[in-house]
Amino acid sequence: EKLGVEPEEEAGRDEEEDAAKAMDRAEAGEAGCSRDAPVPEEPGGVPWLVPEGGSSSRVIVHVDLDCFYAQVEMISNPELKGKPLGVQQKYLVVTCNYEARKLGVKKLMTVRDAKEKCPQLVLVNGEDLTRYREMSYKVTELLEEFSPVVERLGFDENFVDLTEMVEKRRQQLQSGELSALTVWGHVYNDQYVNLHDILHVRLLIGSQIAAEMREAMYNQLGLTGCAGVASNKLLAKLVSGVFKPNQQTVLLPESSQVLIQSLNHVKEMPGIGYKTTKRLEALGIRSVHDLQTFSSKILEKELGISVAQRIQKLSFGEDNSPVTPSGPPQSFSEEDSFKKCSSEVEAKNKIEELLASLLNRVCQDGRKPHTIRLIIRRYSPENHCSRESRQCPIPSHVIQKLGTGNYDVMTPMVDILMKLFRNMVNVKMPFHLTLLSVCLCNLKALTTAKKGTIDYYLTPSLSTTSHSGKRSFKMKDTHVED
DNA sequence: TGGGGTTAT
DNA sequence: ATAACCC
Repeated sequence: EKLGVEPEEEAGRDEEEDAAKAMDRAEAGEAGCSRDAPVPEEPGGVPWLVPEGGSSSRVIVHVDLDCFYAQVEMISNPELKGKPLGVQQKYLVVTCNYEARKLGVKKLMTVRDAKEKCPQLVLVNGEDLTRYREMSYKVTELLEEFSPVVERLGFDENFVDLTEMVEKRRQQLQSGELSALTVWGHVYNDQYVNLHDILHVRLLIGSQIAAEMREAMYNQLGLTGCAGVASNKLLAKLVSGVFKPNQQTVLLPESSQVLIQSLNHVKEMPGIGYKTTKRLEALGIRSVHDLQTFSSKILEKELGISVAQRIQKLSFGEDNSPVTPSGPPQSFSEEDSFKKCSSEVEAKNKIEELLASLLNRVCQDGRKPHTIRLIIRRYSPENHCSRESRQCPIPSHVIQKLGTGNYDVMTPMVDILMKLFRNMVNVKMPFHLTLLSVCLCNLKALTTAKKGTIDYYLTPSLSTTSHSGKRSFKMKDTHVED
């Protein structure tokens, strides 16, 4: 059995520092303390650097579960443990465990290629996300017990802002405890830890909390994962992936340039996606260094000031975006893709299936959706990714019957969805769809907001602006007769 | 390429 | 309503 968490190495090892690291610290204006120098006994008495334009320094952890869907499947069926396992959606292996990776299976490989590479590969169907979603929220809730500021990224990643928690622990350090402080996990770039540097101390405490988080995930949920600790989300995310699987890494500020320069291409920078990469390449920008040194003015003209300034900061490892608590989901959706759907009856059947699952989910959540949306993808040989959608408000009498099981809420909602469908698709002409998706959003808590109370004025549907006809967001909903 | 999510415009 | 980003 794998243990959840072990310290991979300790702070202040006996290795000689190399010249580059010594120079990093010289540039940062540090004293260059040796391990034998006395460690300050008073935690608050150390001068410290404030990076990133005066904003106070943060401690962020990025937690990234190992091959999450495969782990959930191995928990559901322990007989799968030890075997090469892939999780299949349609004809893709969307993820696989490490036994499978050792045998050459990669994420998003087609089933055909994966079986060719690895004939012993065991496949399980992962098109129903229910169990993954439930486990995903258990992880987020566990992390929220450490600190309430947890931001989800997909089903298998979370950011936690540890700044406050770290400060509390640091101030509670007893005399002598500071000099006994150790790192949990790896230190990126094998950088020397300086306990006289308050930024190092805070990040070390962050690494301890990260280890406690991973230990709790393993003991309470049976899940392993990686963690990265750094001073912002970008760096935390980049450093969490340095030692995989089931390991953690802390980034000290002096090594942040080494980390971002380790990226081989701007497309590896989180926040720079497919489209922006293409536009950057058209400007001759390929490496992180290219982006760092490219003219800001020209970049702003090409990409717009917002994107240009944001990604150029990213290229220097700067990211002031806060960890935004995700809270409950903003939307619920279910989709199904297929080779061909070309009749209205066929579409209606698929839509009914999607809606039935959604109603179960939304019922469990407790909140009520006020908007419904239908999304389609039309067959086209070239432009593959493009989707079209229509949405409309859910009639209030339908919303009210949502929680109460005995009324039929399917029929009126399917009627609405089919009207949205016919608004997008001319059913009198031949059509070829490859995806249908239904989304319930604009979720509202079922508050009994009485007139004159705070709740009344905080409820958008009730407050004065809703009577003035200025709610432009509503005007884009397509009008569907009830 | 799947089955999800988010925010910005 | 779409387009970009994330997994």
